[in-house]
Amino acid sequence: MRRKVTLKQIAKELDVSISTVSKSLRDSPEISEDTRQKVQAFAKLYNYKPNLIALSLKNKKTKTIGIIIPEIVHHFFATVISGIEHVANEHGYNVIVTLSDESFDKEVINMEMLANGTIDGFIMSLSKETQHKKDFHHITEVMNQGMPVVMFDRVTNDVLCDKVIIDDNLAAYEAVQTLIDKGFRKIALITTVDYVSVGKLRTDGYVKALKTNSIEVNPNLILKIEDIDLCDLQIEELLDNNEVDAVFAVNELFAVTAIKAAKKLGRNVPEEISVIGFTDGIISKYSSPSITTVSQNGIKMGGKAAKMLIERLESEEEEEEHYKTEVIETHLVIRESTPTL
Amino acid sequence: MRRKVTLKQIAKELDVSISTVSKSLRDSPEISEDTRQKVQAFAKLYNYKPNLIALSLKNKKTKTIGIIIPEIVHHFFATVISGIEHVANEHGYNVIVTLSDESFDKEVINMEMLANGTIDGFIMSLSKETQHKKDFHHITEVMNQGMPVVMFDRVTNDVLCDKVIIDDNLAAYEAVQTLIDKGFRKIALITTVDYVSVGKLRTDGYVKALKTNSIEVNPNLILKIEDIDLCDLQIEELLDNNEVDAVFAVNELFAVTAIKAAKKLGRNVPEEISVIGFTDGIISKYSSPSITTVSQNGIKMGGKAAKMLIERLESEEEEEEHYKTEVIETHLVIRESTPTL
DNA sequence: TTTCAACACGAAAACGTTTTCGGTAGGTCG
DNA sequence: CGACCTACCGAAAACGTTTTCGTGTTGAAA
Repeated sequence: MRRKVTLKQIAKELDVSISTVSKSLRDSPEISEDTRQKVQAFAKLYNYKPNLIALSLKNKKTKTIGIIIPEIVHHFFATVISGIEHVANEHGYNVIVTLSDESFDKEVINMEMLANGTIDGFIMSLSKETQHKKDFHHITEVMNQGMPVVMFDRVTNDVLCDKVIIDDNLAAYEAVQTLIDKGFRKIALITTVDYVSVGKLRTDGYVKALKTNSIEVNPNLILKIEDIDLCDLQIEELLDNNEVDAVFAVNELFAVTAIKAAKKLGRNVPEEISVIGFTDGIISKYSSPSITTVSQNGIKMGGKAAKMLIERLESEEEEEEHYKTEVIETHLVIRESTPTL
Repeated sequence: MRRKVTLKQIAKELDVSISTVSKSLRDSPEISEDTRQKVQAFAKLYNYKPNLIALSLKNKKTKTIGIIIPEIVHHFFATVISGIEHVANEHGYNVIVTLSDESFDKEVINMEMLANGTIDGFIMSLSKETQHKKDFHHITEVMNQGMPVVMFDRVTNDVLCDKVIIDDNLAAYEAVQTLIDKGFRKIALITTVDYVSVGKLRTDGYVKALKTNSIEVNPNLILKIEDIDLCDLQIEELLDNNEVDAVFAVNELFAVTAIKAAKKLGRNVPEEISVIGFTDGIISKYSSPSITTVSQNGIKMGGKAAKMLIERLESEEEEEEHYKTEVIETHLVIRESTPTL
């Protein structure tokens, strides 16, 4: 077993000083051509690679980005990570991923765990519980220590930092408007409880679209789902007890579940009920009928977040206090769950 | 902005030595009750947390696990990461995730990037290109430096290390046997090219099941897909040109695509064609008809891999050369794409 | 021959910890 | 009163780098 070789060992072996070795490897002009070549040859032979931990300690930079997300077995979050990882990699950064499991405590613990030197900055999306409690002290704390934070998707106005979002309100508005344009009036909404920021915004967009078109907002057609495990029954009940000609769902799961419920009730999609979902993931693409949906480009979102974070990390001047919020554009992907004309 | 406080600063402030501060915080009996309390109070006030990078350098342990996978926007790999992350977290480890994008070069680069002190060990699944090239020098190299590696799912016999797999051969065999038991004889196989290890094993299982039941293996019914983007056409062609009463697909995507193709050709699933897939992911669950599939528990697989790696990391004795291969059990999840009786 | 620059290299500090080894003060015992 | 023990604390090394500064040698110019 050939352990990793250090500068000290090379120095000893070649009977020169550590500084000479270091300088030789960095092509310093202080070192004579002779010794430089000698050292470099030796280093190559023994496959010397500088120890990154030592460098991190010295430079006070780890070239590592910490990610905190609610879950990873989730198409959208996976695409975001993918986007972050690729941009990070291009800039020589690694990403360390932690999961909050939608729990406030885990979010705090993970944050503190990473904040002690392991990473240079955070990219995160808030857990449901955090959004519910509205407790962001852990975030402001690390920011106070000079560690930049970029939030994406599930953000909050209570923390000043860089953010990457989509215009959830507008996207929902446009999706519902599309349904209205096709002549539907009895449009149901399947959404989350209000403390989930994006759920609330999409709900607002739905309401706005109806109001703009002078359609009465019927509370019976709005279903706010708390517990995902029960969503199939609730959705079925919604469709069974109400005349509904279209459904707008704030995520893929609700959309596909609505389709399943409609089928069960003997209502064809899209002939009798149209469905539009949110987030262009695997389900929308491969369910049958495939689902018309608001595409939310996670790759782009993650990439943008990584870019913003890295720019802030590498701008020497600590130009605080003019944080940006980037809005990623969305568009409607038309598929089989809505009528073509 | 309150920067992070160090031992040195506390020492200076309290006019004691660094060692005294360190010992006080670790409740060393060498320190008097008085100073210990004083130091601890001060540390708490200023929210002192030891710098993990410094500790890593000193201890030569980073408490971080490196993961290298082909892609992350993939249900199975996401579940594996989830499994790893949770077990790792329980043991005080972080995970750093890198993606090879199925590229040999990226796999090598990522590995070398992490091998220089950033992590204590690897958990990885081979990229397609690596499996094709059969070049594993990057892996043996880090292992030679004393860094443990655990492989999962896409493994190779050419490297001796801990592994976590499912019995792909047996699982495929049992799935096909199930189809045979239901009376099907014209069973098509949709698989990957042979250099993908799991694809090959599943193909072998298919063949074995047919042979065991004295059913002739018809090459026309075996489709090996190289380019995923073209799989829909190829599958459609397969079903169109052959009498097929059942399909066994080695992943979800092929399974759902087969169902779509069957529908397009006017053949009902499961009435006219049965389909069994592999990997119990989102697609299988939510497509309609939902897909009968071989469940491959990624959470368990990741958890097991993490456990094996951590055990090896924390066993003082470097008990090399008796590597284990753990086999995670699979089972068939019966859904709508196969007839009930 | 003296002086001074250029050249080549080494010593040491710094990053933040932990830990070993001494050392000093006070007290106890003979 | 001297020897020794105990309680308490500090100096320093170590982990592996980079970098600043100092130093010695050489050659050429004066």
